[in-house]
Amino acid sequence: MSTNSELADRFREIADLLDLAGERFKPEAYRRAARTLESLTEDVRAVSGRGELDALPGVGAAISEKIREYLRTGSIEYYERLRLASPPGLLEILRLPGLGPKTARRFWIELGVEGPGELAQAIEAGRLAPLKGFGPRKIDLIRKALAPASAPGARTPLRTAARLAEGIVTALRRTAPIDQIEVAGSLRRGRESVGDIDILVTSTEPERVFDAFSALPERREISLRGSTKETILFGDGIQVDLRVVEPAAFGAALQYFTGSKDHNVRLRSLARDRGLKINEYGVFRGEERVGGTTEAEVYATLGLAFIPPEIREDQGEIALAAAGTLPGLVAASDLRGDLHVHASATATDTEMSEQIARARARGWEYLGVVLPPASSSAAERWRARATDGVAILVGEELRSWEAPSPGPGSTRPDYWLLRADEAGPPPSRTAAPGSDPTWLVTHLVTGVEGAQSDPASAASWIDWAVQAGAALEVSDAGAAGGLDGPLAHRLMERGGRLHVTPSGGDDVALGLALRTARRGWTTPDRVLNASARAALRRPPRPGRPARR
DNA sequence: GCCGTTTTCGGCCCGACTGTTTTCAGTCG
Repeated sequence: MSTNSELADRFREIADLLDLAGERFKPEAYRRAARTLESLTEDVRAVSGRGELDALPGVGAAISEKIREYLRTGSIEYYERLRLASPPGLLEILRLPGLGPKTARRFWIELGVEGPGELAQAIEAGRLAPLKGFGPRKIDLIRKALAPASAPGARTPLRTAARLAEGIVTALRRTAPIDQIEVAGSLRRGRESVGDIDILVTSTEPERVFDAFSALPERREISLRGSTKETILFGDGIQVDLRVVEPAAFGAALQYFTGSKDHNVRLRSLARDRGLKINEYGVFRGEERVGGTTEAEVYATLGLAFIPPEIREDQGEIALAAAGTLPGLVAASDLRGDLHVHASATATDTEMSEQIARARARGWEYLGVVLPPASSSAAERWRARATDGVAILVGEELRSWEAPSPGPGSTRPDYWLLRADEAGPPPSRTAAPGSDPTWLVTHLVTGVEGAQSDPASAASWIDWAVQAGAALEVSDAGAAGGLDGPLAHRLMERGGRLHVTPSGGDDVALGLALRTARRGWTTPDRVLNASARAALRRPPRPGRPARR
């Protein structure tokens, strides 16, 4: 685990302990700092070395001192002291679904319960019943929360969540009286992993929508159902919230439930400064609703340009939207091809035709087919298929840093595709690639899908790629295949290029790969497969860092 | 504990839902 995530975990634990101690605002302050550390794309040690810790959002004098203490000594005295103030098992109780700091503390003070095991015993011994506020239903809820199977699900990889959401939306459209429907939350922002799925609909018959939602075959358990919201646990324990909102509030609700939290907090304080109030029902001046039907209207009412969901992270996007200088992020219509299409050396004519037809259907100008080394006859067969406006480029896959010398009679590939997971870390100085042919680096092992990437290893790839003019891959597989959003952002800031790879092949995969690129503030001019075919071989001009 | 084109002190989002309540507390997002 990286130092960044160690510190983030430590601060989250401090926040939980402060919750138990009944502190009001400090817990959120520590959680905010934890979020900042987690989304940092460089080692916190480097930031500390430059003396810039307290420039990080949510990090002030006290927390930066604790970071320095941790870097120096490997521990934080404040944390050690807090930990001694209450039994460690209380934290486990606190993390059970439906149980919070107040309840955990009461169990400890009033029953002497110091952990989940003792809590279970107390329930079976009937010791909770006399407590004020604990009726049979609540006790039952706690009993269920203590069952091992109900452990709150870990965050779900973006790709898995997107497929599930897609299925739910399609089913609801078919079976429920729905007007508008949209997926919100961190899934819409394209976060690497999502905690739950938020779906918003407008409908004149909410009850029938909830009935249809409740009847979906993949549902495991209905957690709660009210008049505007229903929560269902699906298959592997992914929680899906469905909300029905008024058409006039759809934009405001979509904005509100898309987040991020930090983005919304800043937006609301900006609204307050301008004499307005924003909530999930609209934008209000006094009692009067002045916006909220569409999301664009919400931003326009505040004097802001529309901010794409992928960059709503409170990283300067609101100031740029106010100034009207947000960058235009890459979109599907910018892509002109795909250079990461694997093909076997023995592909049939039919398979080749199908691949080319798919590229043509997307309006692409070229298709880059990656072949194993020494497949020159296959390369010629592919090149011969370049018809109907789709050019064929041939890439050769490298699994080590030594580029093979072309055999007799074989032509050079149009580009190299380097598998980072097999070739090993990049050399510290710029190696051969240079400008011609183009290099594309794939399978960057920056982390396990859905988990946090290792900033140090990814940083070395980014440094190398920027120097060498190579493009790094962003795919729908998240961190398991290429860069995640924050690392793409770092690549953009450094002036590098990336390749958007829809490895799943369909529209959902393309959408996810694009969303990840957009999370990195990627503009079309920095996308290898948004370049005209003629520009592919040219060395990239050193780009200006993306603004943030 | 953080933060500031109304503040260096005094705020810090706020509404839905549940269970246990005759009016609210706790949790969640």
